[in-house]
Amino acid sequence: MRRLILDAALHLFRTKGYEGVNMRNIAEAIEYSAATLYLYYKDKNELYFALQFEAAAAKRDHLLPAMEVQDPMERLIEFGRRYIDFGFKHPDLYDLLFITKAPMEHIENQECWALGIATHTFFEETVQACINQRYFKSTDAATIAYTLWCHAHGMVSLFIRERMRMYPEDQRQALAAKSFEMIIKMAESL
Amino acid sequence: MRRLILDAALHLFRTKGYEGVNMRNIAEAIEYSAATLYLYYKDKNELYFALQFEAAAAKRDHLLPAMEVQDPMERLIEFGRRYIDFGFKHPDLYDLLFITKAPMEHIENQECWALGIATHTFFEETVQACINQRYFKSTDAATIAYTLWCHAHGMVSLFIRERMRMYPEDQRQALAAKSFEMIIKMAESL
DNA sequence: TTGTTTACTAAACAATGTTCAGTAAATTTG
DNA sequence: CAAATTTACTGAACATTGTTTAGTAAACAA
Repeated sequence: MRRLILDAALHLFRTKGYEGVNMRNIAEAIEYSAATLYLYYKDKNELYFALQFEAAAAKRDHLLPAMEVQDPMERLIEFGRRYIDFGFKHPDLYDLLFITKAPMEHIENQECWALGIATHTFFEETVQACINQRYFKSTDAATIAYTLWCHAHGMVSLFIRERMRMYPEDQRQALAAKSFEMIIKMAESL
Repeated sequence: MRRLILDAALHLFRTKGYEGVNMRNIAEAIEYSAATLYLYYKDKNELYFALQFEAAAAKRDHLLPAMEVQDPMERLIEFGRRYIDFGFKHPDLYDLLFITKAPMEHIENQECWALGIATHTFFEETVQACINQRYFKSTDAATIAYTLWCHAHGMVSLFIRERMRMYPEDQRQALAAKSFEMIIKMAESL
């Protein structure tokens, strides 16, 4: 039943976007009453938590190929490229994972947070591997990882939330691509 | 009258946060009925536009001292430092300016957008000045400015939207500070 | 057969954005 | 000045959405 609800909710998310999702909508989509949803999820926040898990899983799957790259520096780059690609391709899922305010109160207990932590840890380990192989001079893996994450997240979230309107619409993705190349160059001299 | 409404709305924003603002709240604060607000602002979006302008003005004032620094590189650094400082000190205003989805539909026509563009242009000009004085090897001012902006925005927005919970609470600001130092170092080799 | 649990729902409630019909004061007009 | 009109405002209502409640009907257990 939860599967049914989540699939419907996720489908609404991906088709009608963030705004297209409310309890009655979801219930309608699976031909149940809205009250039924509350038998399986305490409130909208809990449903959002579950959706976050779905989104986190989708993101992990999107990043998976990068995790298999052998050379740590190549892996790092591919990881970043795929992270950004995920954000641009699935704005609603990215939004849910990294921007939405709603369900962040007690997320530490949720399984989706564990998934996110795992990915983040893997990312930091990749940075550490780069350090070990002397790709960077700096040895502060945590700060390097955080810095790269901030840049990637900044790009995606400015794009998603429409703060790039000063750049012509058809050049936004290209600018992001150039910026990604730039941060790689910058990182090499870290 | 609009002044009255805006001041009340902004005050609610800063004290009770984003969630503490709704039409009845604002009306109550100025001792008018909710319907009155609709005589001065078409709908909530228009009121948000006006609030965005207030926030943009507050941000400009916060950045102003940086604009007077003579040396372009020092100016750039001070600009970044103050940008981030603004975000951390006024999360609700920053949120309204750079994260909130609500009032971005036709913002190009609004005066607050002009203010934002002006600041962004000034930022790009500062980058260009740095290029002219050979602080950077790269000559792509737009991409450099965008890259630095993404990093700063990424830091602030991950913080505001509570996505830094994997770092101990008392270390988040310090990590941001270290990351800022790091991006400066990285930029110097650009 | 009877009591209990399970799965579900219609209806209602509360909060919030928004509209509308009406009122009363101020202003203009004849 | 009286009448007409405009201005400033409001209470009440409507729509939407999250949420709760009381109840029903089927399945199951005693």
